[in-house]
Amino acid sequence: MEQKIIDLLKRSNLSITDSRKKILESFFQEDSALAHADIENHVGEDFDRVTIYRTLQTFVEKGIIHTIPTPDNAVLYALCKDSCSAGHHHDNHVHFICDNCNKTFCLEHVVVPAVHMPVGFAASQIDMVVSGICNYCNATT
Amino acid sequence: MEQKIIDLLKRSNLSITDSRKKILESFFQEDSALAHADIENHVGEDFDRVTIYRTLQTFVEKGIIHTIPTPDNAVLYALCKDSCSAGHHHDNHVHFICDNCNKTFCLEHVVVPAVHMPVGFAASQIDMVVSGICNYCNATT
DNA sequence: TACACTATTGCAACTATGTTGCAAAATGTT
DNA sequence: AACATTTTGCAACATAGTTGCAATAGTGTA
Repeated sequence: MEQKIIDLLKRSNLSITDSRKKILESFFQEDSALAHADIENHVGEDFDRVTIYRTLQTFVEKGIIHTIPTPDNAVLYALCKDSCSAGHHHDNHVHFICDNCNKTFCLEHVVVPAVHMPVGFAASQIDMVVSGICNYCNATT
Repeated sequence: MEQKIIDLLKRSNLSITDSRKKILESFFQEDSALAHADIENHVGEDFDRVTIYRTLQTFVEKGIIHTIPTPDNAVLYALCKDSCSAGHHHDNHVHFICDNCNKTFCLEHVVVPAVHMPVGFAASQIDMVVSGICNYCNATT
């Protein structure tokens, strides 16, 4: 784990700091997307609020994490797959928000379907967010 | 215009107040979606910030407007079509954000396409937000 | 390992955004 | 017009996010 995180930071040309290691750790421990508040709860005792904001910004810029738009307009972050490079995210997968457990997942294998645009409109990016009940919640009820 | 707005408010079982009329007017004047800040600029001199928040909440509850999730997590509101009833929005159309003029439009005639969910996941709502260049900007450049 | 250079962090202060309780004013009803 | 009910504005608060700057930690080099 420790080594995996250090490698990822080095690959992204980022210096290895305690806050970056700890915050990345949170993402690897959770399989779902995290809000700023989640991270603050996780590592907030050790680091300043501002540091967390700046670290997340840096990670987004470097293509380590990506943001997820949600219907209730909370900012969520999730790990990018290796195919993401700095400044160029390939997160063209569908995001899923569970109405029951409230967790948000990247459905890595579900690609956003094409849509036919009206004349005059040129699409460059498509975000698709599905909500409903996730597989964990469906299995346990 | 005045009469159209009054009818809409009556139909929604809302009392006719100056703030509601003025805020609805903003929506009818603009063909694109509005952020809270836009509305505040438009009618802010006449009404309190809090009143605008509460009026927008009321309109959403009554199915007069709906919120649009955006990739940068700003809250946008747009008029619902007549088919929307209180508490039950039929906004299953695609939303478009122009990277040039930054306006957001409801593509009323573009229906969100179906996606195949992985086993265990049950979808109840799908939001699709497309960004790119809108027809106005494409036409004038 | 020590040094110097650069990047990162924490603090304080600030802006923006959104919410709540309550008294005053406006609306709808009779 | 008078009453009951909503709605509004104010004040105060809560949360989210940003900026400048001095102190600290990390990195590359000798």
